[in-house]
Amino acid sequence: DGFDGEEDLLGDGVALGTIHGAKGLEWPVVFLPSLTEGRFPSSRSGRVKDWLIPRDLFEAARYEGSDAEERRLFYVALTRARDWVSLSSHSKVTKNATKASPYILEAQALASSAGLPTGAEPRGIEMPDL
Amino acid sequence: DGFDGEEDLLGDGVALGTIHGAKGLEWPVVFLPSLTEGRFPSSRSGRVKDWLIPRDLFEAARYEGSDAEERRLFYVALTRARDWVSLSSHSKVTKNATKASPYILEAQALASSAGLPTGAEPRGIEMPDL
Amino acid sequence: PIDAPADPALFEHRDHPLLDGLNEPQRAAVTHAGAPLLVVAGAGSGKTRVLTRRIAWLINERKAHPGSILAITFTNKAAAEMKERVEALVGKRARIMWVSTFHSACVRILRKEIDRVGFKSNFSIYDAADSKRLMTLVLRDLELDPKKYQPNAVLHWVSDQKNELRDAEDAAKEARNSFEEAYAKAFSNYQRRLREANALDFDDLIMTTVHLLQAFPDVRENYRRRFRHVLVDEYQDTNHAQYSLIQQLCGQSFEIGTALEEQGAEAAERVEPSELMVVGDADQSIYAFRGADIRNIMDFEQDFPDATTILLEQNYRSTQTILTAANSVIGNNRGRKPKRLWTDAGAGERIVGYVSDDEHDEARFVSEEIDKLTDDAGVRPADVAVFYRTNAQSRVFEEVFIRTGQPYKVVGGVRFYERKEVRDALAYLRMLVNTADEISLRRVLNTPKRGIGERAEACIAALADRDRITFWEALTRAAEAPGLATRSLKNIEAFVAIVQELQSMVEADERPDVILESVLERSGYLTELEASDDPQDGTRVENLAELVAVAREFAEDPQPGPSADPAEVEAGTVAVGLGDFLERVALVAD
Amino acid sequence: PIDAPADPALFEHRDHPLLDGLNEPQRAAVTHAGAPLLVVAGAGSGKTRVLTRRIAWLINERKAHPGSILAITFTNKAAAEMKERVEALVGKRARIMWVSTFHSACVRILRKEIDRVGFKSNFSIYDAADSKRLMTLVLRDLELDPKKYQPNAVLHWVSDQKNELRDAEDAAKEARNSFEEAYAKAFSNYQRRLREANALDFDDLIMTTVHLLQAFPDVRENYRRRFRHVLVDEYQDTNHAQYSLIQQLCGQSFEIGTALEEQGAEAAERVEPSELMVVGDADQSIYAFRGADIRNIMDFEQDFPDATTILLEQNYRSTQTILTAANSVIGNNRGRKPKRLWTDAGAGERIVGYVSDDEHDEARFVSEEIDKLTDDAGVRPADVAVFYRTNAQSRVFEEVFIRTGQPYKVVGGVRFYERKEVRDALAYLRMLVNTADEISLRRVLNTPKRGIGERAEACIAALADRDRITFWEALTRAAEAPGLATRSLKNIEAFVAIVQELQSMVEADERPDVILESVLERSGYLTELEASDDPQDGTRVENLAELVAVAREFAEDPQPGPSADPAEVEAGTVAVGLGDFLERVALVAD
DNA sequence: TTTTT
DNA sequence: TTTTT
DNA sequence: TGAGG
Repeated sequence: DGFDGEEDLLGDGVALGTIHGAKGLEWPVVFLPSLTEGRFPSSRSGRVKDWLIPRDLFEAARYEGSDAEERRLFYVALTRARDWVSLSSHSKVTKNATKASPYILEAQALASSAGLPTGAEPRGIEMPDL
Repeated sequence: DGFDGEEDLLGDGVALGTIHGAKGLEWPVVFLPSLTEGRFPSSRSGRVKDWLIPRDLFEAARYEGSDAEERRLFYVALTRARDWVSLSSHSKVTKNATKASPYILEAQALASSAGLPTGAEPRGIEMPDL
Repeated sequence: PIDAPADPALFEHRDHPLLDGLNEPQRAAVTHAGAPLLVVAGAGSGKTRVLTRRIAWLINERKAHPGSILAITFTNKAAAEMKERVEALVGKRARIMWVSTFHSACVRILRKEIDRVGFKSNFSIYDAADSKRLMTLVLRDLELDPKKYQPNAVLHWVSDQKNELRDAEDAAKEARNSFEEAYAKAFSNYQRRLREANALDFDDLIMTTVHLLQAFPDVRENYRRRFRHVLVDEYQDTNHAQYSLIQQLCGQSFEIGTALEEQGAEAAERVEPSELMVVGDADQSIYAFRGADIRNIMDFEQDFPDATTILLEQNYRSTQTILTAANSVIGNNRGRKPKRLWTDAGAGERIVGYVSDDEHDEARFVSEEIDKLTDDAGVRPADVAVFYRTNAQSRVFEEVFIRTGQPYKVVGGVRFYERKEVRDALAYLRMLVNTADEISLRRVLNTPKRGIGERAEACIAALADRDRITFWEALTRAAEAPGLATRSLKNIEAFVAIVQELQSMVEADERPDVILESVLERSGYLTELEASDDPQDGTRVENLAELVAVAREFAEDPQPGPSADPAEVEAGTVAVGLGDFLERVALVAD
Repeated sequence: PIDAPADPALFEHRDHPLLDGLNEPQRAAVTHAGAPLLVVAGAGSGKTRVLTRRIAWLINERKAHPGSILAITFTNKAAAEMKERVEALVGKRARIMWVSTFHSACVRILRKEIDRVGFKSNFSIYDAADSKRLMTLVLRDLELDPKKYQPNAVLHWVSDQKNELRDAEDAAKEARNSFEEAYAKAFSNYQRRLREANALDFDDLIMTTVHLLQAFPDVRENYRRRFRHVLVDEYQDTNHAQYSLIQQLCGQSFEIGTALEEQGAEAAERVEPSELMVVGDADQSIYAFRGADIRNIMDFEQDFPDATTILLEQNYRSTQTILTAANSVIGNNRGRKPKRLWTDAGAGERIVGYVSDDEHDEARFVSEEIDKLTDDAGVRPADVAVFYRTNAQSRVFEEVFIRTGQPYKVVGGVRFYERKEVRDALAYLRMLVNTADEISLRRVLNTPKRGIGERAEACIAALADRDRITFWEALTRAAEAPGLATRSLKNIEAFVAIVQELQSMVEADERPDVILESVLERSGYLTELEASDDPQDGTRVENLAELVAVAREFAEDPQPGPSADPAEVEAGTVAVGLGDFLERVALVAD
């Protein structure tokens, strides 16, 4: 019953892409990996970039992104899914340990407060109308 | 029950390729198109090529191919199939009419002498162990 | 007014087929009449359905003429889908509607009116790559330090200026230090060279249209009279220029106009404002870095004090579990207007969480999960998507998918029309249609190599400068260029001869595919590629064959360019040619 | 002897698990002992099964030492599959068997013995593209008309000579006119330059091994003593050189030897001939144009008068209908030994015949048939194949499949290691391992552009010529080169410095991936690509990243090159380095 | 770092 | 025109 | 002054 989804245009096979590219589409099953601090939300957002242009030359804040924008991006990603979502992160980046993204923690907290288990072991599911 | 077939290595989707490249492999369903005089058997085979090297310099016949070699190639193509084969040709090449390959005629004649219909209308089939 | 108003029309039309299957706020949005309407459409809330039903409603119930409807989207895909769905509802009449992207709509207007601001109607449209090339030339001319002034950075700044409707003069006036002055100077030179090339970049398409509507009241009133209904999709993604364009077009503006506009408003007879509906979702605004201004949607009710707002919160896509998670994540944003998505489809599956060791483990986890889902739950691979923040993250998934033989498809990446050989071929065509297009002309001048080097190019440029003629005219008069080597002159004359021969084909209205094939043939471009010993050049030859095939398809079923007026197309009064082909290629990414 | 002989062993072993599920002729082939054996294996008759079971039988029942078994195939894929399946039958002992391609087996022998014929053991292996480049240089040196003497044509002729074991001297002796003399001269120069570059082309790998075994009886007897069982797959595809190689290795030769060989046979103690089994099918000989000589299999019984022949006619792949059609088509070939495939699987579906209007109609027909099969008969797309004669025919099917959204996969095409940037990177590595490799060295000398032009290159070449030193040595002594510009000298010295720095990494046994990354970095190759404005160069950067990834994978799990002796590998006595990586890349297409 | 034109 | 190394 | 056109 999707309205603006056109996943079948994408043909056969698992779709890989950026969240920006997924806007407006929908999939029954969505994986959101690398929800790792620094990756997503991007470590660049909210920080002062080493702009080639002096910062006071224009509204730098609007272009450096913000936590709110990153959060909207995550919201867009989540709402692409129809039936099933996986949120995952990893603890090491080659050698340096990373923390999980605040988003995954938040979503887990929320999910559990809504009666859902946290860190549930992945398992096979049944989907009504696939 | 194939022995040297490895079709699943080729992943998902219909396989397209030359007969040479198919040697040693097997598929449940095989299409052999363009069985058109001049295409297959190749019009170049059996003919005297305009060699850059004088013809008498070496055993030209061995390299120009021969009807026997083209026939073997067709044999290799046919024996790639497990359950189902389609032999087809076309009558026009852009503007010039072409005759069907002698192979398609032969195989049809043979098939019919073995109690099989010629020029059968294609239809859906059941395959035992797919 | 946050909830659906109890519109009496709703009761009258309760069983109308166009309202069938819609929920209450959706029906209210479809039937709303009068004041400006903001539909806040949460993800998966049936936004496109509301838009298409409303258009059908306007035509069938409110007897609006299809030609009086303007529906604006951001992508060609969205426009095509909307058009198709409306046509399914109201039939072929829908074809004369303007359903197009911001950029296509502006090109439509500009092709008709741009002569008023000193461009010719066959102007070229420069994409990002063309703009970059031009800016590189400009910065080189200005002898700016290429480390401190990089073309992309300057272009980004210029784009910001244009999105804010500031022209080079405004920017120069506001410059407060040498850095800003240099940027403004580059902006100004860049615009001058665009004008000389009779070309507009993507941002110009919007800005120039707005300036034109502001400066020429008769034009503005003409379009206002024409479009009685304006609908805008993805309103949260509009930038300031697009916001102004909408204001200009529907005459609902309350912003303080420029002196010129005030003047114009007095000079021309005022038309009743058009009906405006915008659809969007502030929570899905993710293009700020491209200039999208979330305030446009946040402040809609201030901009239009009599506005109505309808909230679509019922979701038809996801399970309640997913919506609860999404609501919670977005709920942490401050200053946001409250909205909670809900569904009656039930809780559904639990969200899976997993923390792995490193990226590779994580990719392996994803791959194994997909295997389980496809084996046990009847999920097809095409039902599955993996989304990440940056393109570079695809690699680790591609690796594991290749290893496990899992079919996959990377969405996005280098597009067909961004390939060098395709751009070269298109530059030939553009230069044939618009000889003023210096960027395209200089791009092909020595492509393939034909012995017209940097020095020769500079001599011609100097001649053009001296005699105040275009670069192309200077080429035709190369013999007069001081300092040009005889050998270079010979090569230039040969090039000019080829171009003139090709131009005569364009003038004779040859088919685009035939012209393109001649270009590739006569220019020696194909020959050079075919002689190459780099096997990747084989792909290039194939890409060019593909481009010829696209042109042939176009020639055999000539579709007017996106800017053609649908009404005129239906009437059959437009001639379709190479220009339309180029416009399609410029504005439609495919 | 065309049918399976009533071998008494068969009765003894009737219930042996290694014979389980085999038909009578298959069992006979597995258990056969003694005289040379030809297994004529029709398509789908279980040939690989017979080969693997026989190897297992030799080890388990006949107590052959795995190290005494040599199994030769044409492709790495076939070798890997055979090895894996034998290992499944007899366990890890199988790992020390030689199961390899003709070319890998020869490289193994050559790396140990080639110093006897004046090469160094770190010789480079030139593939088709390298050979072409070298031949181009040779023809240019000889100042032959490039229209009449095209590199590919000459190379094809040279390849024929080598496949017939004729060296340049033989060819020169047999030349009877100026044309033949020119070819022979090119052959001779080509070989001389290969030797100077310490390089062998693909055909040399076989020919040189045969010549070496012929010339050095002690070497020959050493390998004969080692390999007591020789098995050859796809025997119908062997060329004359490969045929001779087998004869040399198993000592079954009845052909008239050269004077040298006769001498050697007397000089060294004769070893009992090895057991030989060849498997093939004359009806599947389709590589004559590459030198494959069908007579090798046709005349097997003449070549080995005591030979046994076993015919595998039962087919386990196709329906009887398909087999009947196949039998009838091949039955028309004259001079062919009779063979009729049969199956007990039943007649199966009828063959579909269809004649369409043109190619596009035919492709549409195929596409529609596939739709029907997948919709109605539970066929998966991956179960379907479309085969044609020439690669160009793929286009029409790709078009229709793209249009209908039918997923497909073109098998074959430009391979990873044929890409220019990959070959450039590998040329750097090869030149580091083997500085004599002039082709690789000259390939990278000015790649990326570093101001060492044709003229400078010629000066260095002249110096090398004059002082009879290698090109690399001449580069290090560039200061002595007459006529070399100062600027060129400076650039050459910078290049030499970089190469020497990289060489020290190789000598220090750095990991291949680290060396490769340094090469890309220090050479400026990556920088050049990254600075390019052609978006396709992005793909090139990615391909190089992919190559680095391959090298890293290799470094983290170092596999000795295909030429490493499995026995020594098991014993852990081989050091794995950059050379192994290059060898793998040269001999394994992947 | 994300890129609907 | 086909291309296992 | 020599490499590249």
